[in-house]
Amino acid sequence: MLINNDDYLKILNEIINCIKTSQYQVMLSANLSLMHRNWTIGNYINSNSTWGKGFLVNLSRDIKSEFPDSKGYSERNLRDMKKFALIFSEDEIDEYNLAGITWYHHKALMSKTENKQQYIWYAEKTIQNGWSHDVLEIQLDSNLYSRQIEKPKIQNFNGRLPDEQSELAIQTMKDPYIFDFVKFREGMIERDIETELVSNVRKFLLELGTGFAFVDEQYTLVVNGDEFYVDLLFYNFKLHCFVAIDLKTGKFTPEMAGKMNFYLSALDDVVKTDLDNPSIGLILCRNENKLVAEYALKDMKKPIGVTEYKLFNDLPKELQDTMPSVEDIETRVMKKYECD
DNA sequence: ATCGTCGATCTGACCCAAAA
DNA sequence: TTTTGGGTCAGATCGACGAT
Repeated sequence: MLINNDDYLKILNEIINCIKTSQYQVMLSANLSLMHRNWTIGNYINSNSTWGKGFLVNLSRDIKSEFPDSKGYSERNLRDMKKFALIFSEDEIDEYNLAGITWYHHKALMSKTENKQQYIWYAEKTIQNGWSHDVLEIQLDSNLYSRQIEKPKIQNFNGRLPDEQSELAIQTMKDPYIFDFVKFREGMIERDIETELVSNVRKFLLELGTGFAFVDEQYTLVVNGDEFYVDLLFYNFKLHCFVAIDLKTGKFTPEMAGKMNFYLSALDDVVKTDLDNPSIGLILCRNENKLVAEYALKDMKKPIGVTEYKLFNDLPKELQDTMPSVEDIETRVMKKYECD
């Protein structure tokens, strides 16, 4: 009897999936027991931490002599196990799915996160996005957490996008975006920065976040015979919509929102299909003026977000941390009016 | 009891090497 | 090349001890 080719391929695919699933589960369960083992060792060390002097050195030496072929019992690693057991209880390994990432992810998280909340957040993102150890390090170094979570974001997505898309879109936004792979030159104009972003499109996409696919630069929109250009056009396949990015070298001004509003109307008319969600606009400014942005966006019909970008880390970290929040500025403005 | 000092230890950042 | 394991070093922290 002849084998039907389609059926064969279907079965082959199912078997491949089955093998992959099983491999993943074996990896997961091996990793789970590894994490529990590391936690247990760390916990023993913690409960005898008063032994102090040379304890870890001796322990490492003696474990190594008992298991000469095994690796991972260096004093350095024992220290990390100790730290791990201090941060989490044993139950939390399962609760937060900590076995979903490797021990080396955990080492990076232990050395680079500031608190447990951040640690868990990065661990979840790593599992969701399948970040390698290196990608995780990049995200940690660029302080993704505070850029995505801690700072209030200027956008008017609520009410202009379906709830689910709005939530996702806000999550996707970062403030500021860090384009530190673009070297700053005096007198750089938007087109120069755009060219560099496009030539580094891989890094650019990584910084934009998951789900972005590059469509075109200087995308041409024809409205009533007139041509307009969108600086950078992306499609986000998680949000299922086009994302138009307008790049500005200066401060945010209300006119930019007006122009973006118009682009988005045109995009929705000309390019968007019924299968796509409403297009979103993102205005990237060199120095955003948050108060102006909020008021300018209030009356815009289209979903627009404004964030700052940095070409390189030009602000010292201390300064970045002390940047005033929108609330600060508003409070100050209100006080000024009260005085007047 | 408190403060300052000094040495020991811990920790984080960075780098390197071997293995995969 | 990427992943994994480990080393080094500077700075932070701890703790003992003596002087006030």
